[in-house]
Amino acid sequence: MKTIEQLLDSKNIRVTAMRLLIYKFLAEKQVAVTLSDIENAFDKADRTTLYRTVKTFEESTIVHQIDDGTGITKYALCEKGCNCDIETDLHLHFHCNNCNETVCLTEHKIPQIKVPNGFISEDINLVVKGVCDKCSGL
Amino acid sequence: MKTIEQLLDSKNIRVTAMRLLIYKFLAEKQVAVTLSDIENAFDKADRTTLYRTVKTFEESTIVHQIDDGTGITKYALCEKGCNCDIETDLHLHFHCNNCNETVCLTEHKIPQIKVPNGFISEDINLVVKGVCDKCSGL
DNA sequence: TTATAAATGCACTTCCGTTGCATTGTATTT
DNA sequence: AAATACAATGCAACGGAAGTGCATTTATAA
Ligand SMILES: [Mn+2]
Ligand SMILES: [Mn+2]
Ligand SMILES: [Zn+2]
Ligand SMILES: [Zn+2]
Repeated sequence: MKTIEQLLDSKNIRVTAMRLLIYKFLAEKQVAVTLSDIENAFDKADRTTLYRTVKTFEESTIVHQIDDGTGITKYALCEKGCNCDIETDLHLHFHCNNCNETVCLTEHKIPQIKVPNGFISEDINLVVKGVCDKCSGL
Repeated sequence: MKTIEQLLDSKNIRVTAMRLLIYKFLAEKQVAVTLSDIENAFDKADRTTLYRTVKTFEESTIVHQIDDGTGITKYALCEKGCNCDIETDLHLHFHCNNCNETVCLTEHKIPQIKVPNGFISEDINLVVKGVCDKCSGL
């Protein structure tokens, strides 16, 4: 069980109060969050700082971006040992049309996708839209 | 072989000069286009008109939107007889990281995607990113 | 032709993402 | 401990894309 400090350290990122807070915020959320979500959670902090913090996290593969089709970028913590870069590690994302929340389905890897001759696949984004478990009541 | 006029008619959309031009523009393009692409092609027309024309086309399933992850919405003509609404009809899209173009791979349908219990899948967006046939030279 | 409704054009707004620069804070060296 | 160097933060402003309100023009139908 690594502490957050150790994690940031291992990524060569300075440990600051702001970063610890934002990391904890992301960690306790079960869903992907937008920048405004973070803004609302930290009234006192500046937009830009939050923005750059998340960017830093992203570059160090602490969080990954999610484009769920709403037009607003969302972020979620990477799993431990996750390599977002590697194509085989890509999981799918689910966006609920009802509650508007987006979740990582980390257990559900993206299947092999065939592309035509001449095309080279490097990355895949797969978003399933519908009704989530909380909203479906099933 | 249907004329464009007949197509618009069949969708209960008025035939106007602007609409015919925009339709033709989309038809001769082999790639998905952004609103600015259309703007550049029609200097004299107003942004809003182009915007609303494409919206109208979209609502009548003449074109479909593509979210390729660039953050900019792109549009492409639907195949004849295409039902974008129906999940089984969804094809995948390819975005080239080199030339930045996005194409419909209409022959490549999206495979069945399993979602966890309680989740209901209604729509799927699948974008493959990499190098396109024109850029790969293969 | 006239009446009705839709299409177009212009101006303006909002939202998100992004950058420049000054200031504050942290770490390292002397 | 003081001085130095660099990274993080805060504030302000910018830019692109999407969207809206309203007046005007154009097309269809009565
Ligand atoms: Mn995820
Ligand atoms: Mn397509
Ligand atoms: Zn939901
Ligand atoms: Zn290409």
